Amino acid sequence: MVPRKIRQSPKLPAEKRREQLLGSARRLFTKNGYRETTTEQIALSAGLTKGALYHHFKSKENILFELVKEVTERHFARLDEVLGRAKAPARVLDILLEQSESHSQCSLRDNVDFWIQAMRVPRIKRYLNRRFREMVDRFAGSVDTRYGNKTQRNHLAVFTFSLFHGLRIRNVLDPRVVSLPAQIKLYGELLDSKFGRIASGKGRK
Amino acid sequence: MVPRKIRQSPKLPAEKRREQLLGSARRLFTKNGYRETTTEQIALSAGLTKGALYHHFKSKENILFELVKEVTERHFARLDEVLGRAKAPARVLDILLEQSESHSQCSLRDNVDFWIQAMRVPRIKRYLNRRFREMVDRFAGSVDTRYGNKTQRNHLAVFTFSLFHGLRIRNVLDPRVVSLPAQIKLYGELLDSKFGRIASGKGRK
Amino acid sequence: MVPRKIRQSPKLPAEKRREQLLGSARRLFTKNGYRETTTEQIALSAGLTKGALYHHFKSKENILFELVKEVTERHFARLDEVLGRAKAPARVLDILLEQSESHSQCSLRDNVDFWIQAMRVPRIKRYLNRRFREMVDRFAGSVDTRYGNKTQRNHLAVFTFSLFHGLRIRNVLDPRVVSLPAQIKLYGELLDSKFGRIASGKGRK
Amino acid sequence: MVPRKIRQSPKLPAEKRREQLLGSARRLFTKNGYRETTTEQIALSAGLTKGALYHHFKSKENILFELVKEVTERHFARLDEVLGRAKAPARVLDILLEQSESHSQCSLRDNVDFWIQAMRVPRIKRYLNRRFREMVDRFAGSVDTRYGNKTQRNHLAVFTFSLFHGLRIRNVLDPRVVSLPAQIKLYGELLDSKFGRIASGKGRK
DNA sequence: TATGAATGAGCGTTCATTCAT
DNA sequence: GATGAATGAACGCTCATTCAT
Repeated sequence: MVPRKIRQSPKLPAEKRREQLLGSARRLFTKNGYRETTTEQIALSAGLTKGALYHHFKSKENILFELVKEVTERHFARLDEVLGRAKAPARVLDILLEQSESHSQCSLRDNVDFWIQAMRVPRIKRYLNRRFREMVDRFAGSVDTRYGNKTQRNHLAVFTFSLFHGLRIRNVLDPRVVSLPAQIKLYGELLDSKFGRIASGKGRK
Repeated sequence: MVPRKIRQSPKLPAEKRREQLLGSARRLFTKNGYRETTTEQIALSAGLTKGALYHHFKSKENILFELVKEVTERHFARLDEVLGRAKAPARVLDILLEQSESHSQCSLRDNVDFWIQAMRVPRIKRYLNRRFREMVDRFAGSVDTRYGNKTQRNHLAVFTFSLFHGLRIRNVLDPRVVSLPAQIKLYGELLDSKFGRIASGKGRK
Repeated sequence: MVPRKIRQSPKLPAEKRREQLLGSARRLFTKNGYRETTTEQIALSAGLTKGALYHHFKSKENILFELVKEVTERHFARLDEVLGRAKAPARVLDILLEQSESHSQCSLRDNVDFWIQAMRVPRIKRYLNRRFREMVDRFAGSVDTRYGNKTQRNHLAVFTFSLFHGLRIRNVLDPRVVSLPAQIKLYGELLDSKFGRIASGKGRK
Repeated sequence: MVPRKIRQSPKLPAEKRREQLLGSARRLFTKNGYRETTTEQIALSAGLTKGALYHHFKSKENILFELVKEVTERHFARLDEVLGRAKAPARVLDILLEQSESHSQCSLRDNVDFWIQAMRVPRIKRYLNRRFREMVDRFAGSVDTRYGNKTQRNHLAVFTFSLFHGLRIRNVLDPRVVSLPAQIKLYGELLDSKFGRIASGKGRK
């Protein structure tokens, strides 16, 4: 009874499967949220069975970590690159927002939940907090000294990142209410008023 | 399992019970998160049993909605009051942050999760987005006209609220990395530089 | 599709259900072994669903413990009673064996596995070892002083219990190979030879 | 998961591999128990992969059987040897216990579980029961005739083996409660009292 | 109104076994 | 002979919800 699923195995190399699974996981996590996504969905969406998933990952939580690391490292790399060129915080905000938009291959609707879930897992939280502090440091270290002393530049970094996250979340929740360009412009004006016009790299893309 | 019969049924009036249950739910949701809180915990914590809970609320999700409305209305009322006195956005930010700190009887650690869960439910999301737009409007309508025309004040409102949310989340996730007073001061200086010093109401509570 | 099981609930009082579930568990554990028995089987065999089982017991392991305690206490009580009447170790062996035969409502085939599994759970193991030492003490304290000093009577107790367990297991594994009456008689003769004939209570049943 | 390629395939002759696998299985089974040991562990511990294991054994259960046979045959051989020298049952008990102690390269803690699992498999059970009866026969055939006629010596064999098993299990479960030397001595005295002192071979190894 | 026994769908994970390469 | 990716059938447990009393 119940036509037993025919034993079929595309039998991909491990590395390829990992990519597939991570891709499926990212897509599902961002679409439906971490909790709402089952390991079975991830596996099926990658073309194999639940059991096989555990051949490639130790646990669902581990997939989350893997994903978090991947995204964070990319984010970090991008930030590094940005800071190398643009010395002005508003410019950084601009590029950060622009990136998070374009980079969302799939709907980021529930991305926030993804991060929240990640933050619940102690080791992931530690990782993320560490990475954030490093980002703040990097930011404070790269930005023009006219923005103040080290401490002040640190505050500015936190300010900028918080603004970024706040805008991003709001934008995800209700895009109609927030005009990203207007926000970036406003931030730029605020900074210019206080610190004077400071060259911000190559200028607008 | 099977907790030994406590058989206590004070049989309170419905309205009173609702209050109790909502109180318990708020406490538990903010402490442990929505998903992590079971209906049983809510009921028990309010002094009755799981089954009885369903006499007062249609579902767990409904409790969430009820709570979201309650908190949002309070938040809204508070904002109204603040806007009546303080005309400066930085002052608003100050009071908002101060309030969310003091108002947290219990750790707000997982508060974020609470809102995320709320946002997943379409009707709650619609409600919250509507309320947010109203808050932006109210803000833009109340703030000193020296902050720009209606549209600009709208942007400023979104900017302020986003900054608020961003700072709040970061503060929840890793309090050590963000100094709220420094952030408020920084925001005040940025605004003053651009718009000039504008009276910000009666000053600190 | 798949005619959803009609919601039917005999709705028994908790105490009664507990008994039923313990009974089902005992039957299944002894027949098929602890590992081989699923919580679903236990529940179904008691007339309810898997989920309901967890209304009455915290875990499968807990059911095991409950059962172990029940059997052990009964065993202990029986031993107490026996020791009150029969002062001779062979008589104790006799009664112990007789009891474990009659008491087995259902096949004891896999009883051994039941105890092994129990011994794997640390808290159960501690409980059982404590109980065993108490039984040895009780035995050594009750038995006629002609069997030696306290230490020697302790050894005799361990000897008797070990013999009992050994015979019991062998009897369970292959009843044809061991004649319980002959073993009891042999043990009696060995004791009589060494310690002289010592009254063993009311005599043979 | 997915251990980084070690890609080592010494490609040993089948017989050698079998030995290795059986060795690994014995070590793991006795240390952790049959159920707790996975085929992967066995294979890895023998230096090859899970899949390869099935070239040498039809199933995990078959490994168990193989092992049971091996151990039993060795046990039998040892008994044979012992019976050739020592004619006194207490001496046999002594040597049996001593052997099971020394022979345990690794903790025998879960050895019991090993045998229980074996007994669950019908064909293994049949084999073991047959072997046990043969051991009883051999014992009864070898032991001094002063211990009684064939039937009585059979009972004595069962008595001795049961005592052996009982003591062994108790010793494994809670070593503190049973003094093996005292038990052996006690058994010797019981026998001597009844049957008179009978030479027990060459004495202690 | 309140109780609490019962439901049932679901989830993350494990593992002996298979088989294409 | 060996690999290792894949299978699939369990299993223990959770929990929002229902409902007879």
